[in-house]
Amino acid sequence: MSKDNLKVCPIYNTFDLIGKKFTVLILRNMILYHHTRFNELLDSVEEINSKTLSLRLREMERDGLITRHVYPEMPLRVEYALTEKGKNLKPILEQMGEFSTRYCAINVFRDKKPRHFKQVLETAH
Amino acid sequence: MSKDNLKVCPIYNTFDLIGKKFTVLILRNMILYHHTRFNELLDSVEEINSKTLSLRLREMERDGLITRHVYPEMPLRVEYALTEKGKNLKPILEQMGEFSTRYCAINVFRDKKPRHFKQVLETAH
DNA sequence: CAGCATCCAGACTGATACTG
DNA sequence: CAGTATCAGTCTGGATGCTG
Repeated sequence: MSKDNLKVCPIYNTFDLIGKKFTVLILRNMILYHHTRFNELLDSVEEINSKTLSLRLREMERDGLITRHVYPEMPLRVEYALTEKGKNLKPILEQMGEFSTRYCAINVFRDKKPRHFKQVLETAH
Repeated sequence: MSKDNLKVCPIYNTFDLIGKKFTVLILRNMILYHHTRFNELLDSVEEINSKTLSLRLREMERDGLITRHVYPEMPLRVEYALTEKGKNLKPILEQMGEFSTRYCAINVFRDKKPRHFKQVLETAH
């Protein structure tokens, strides 16, 4: 591959997809905790409000990370699902979790002891 | 580990460190291309200006990701170096690169063909 | 070379209220 | 339940110019 083949830096391209405030938290809850509903995310994503959540979900849909399904019931039900592309962001989230649990233990854990992110996931459900 | 041991979400903690605009690009150039000088970064980080670069470098120093060394020469020489903590962000950058080179090839490459981030690095120097 | 100071424009976010 | 509308405030980033 010649360098000219590169249109945009791959790292920056990824940052464009997940770099806005709350996007990684929404993905965290969808990928790791399998949340699917609007109010479920509204309650579980720290500090987010409905306007911003709505905005982020539409951006993620536009970017092909999630899909939106409406079930015409009463009351209305809407479910958000990860696409294959969205699911493939999981390794990034895992590395982000791993970095903090290993190298920022002082900020992250009360007992200040480093550990693996996997161990946190197993007990945090 | 009990859940109460967790002070803050590890994923969000990492996002706080690298989520601001330009921070991952500065880290990319320091970690992958071994840039160390202010003007070197100013020229190589896409679209950044000196004020923002200065701000980001100070934030990264405050967060323990880099250190700043002043060499009292004429002209003045200042070098920025990664700390061990900063170097440990490399797997996150690699996963971010890998995601785009594999799943966003249409946006990233002129030939639109997916490949591994490692292959891009080998030829992009 | 390696920044800092100032000023400004625009993007982003939040609170509140309302709808089908 | 799942949002949208409006308004206001904050935060960020960018242009320009200056310093040791």
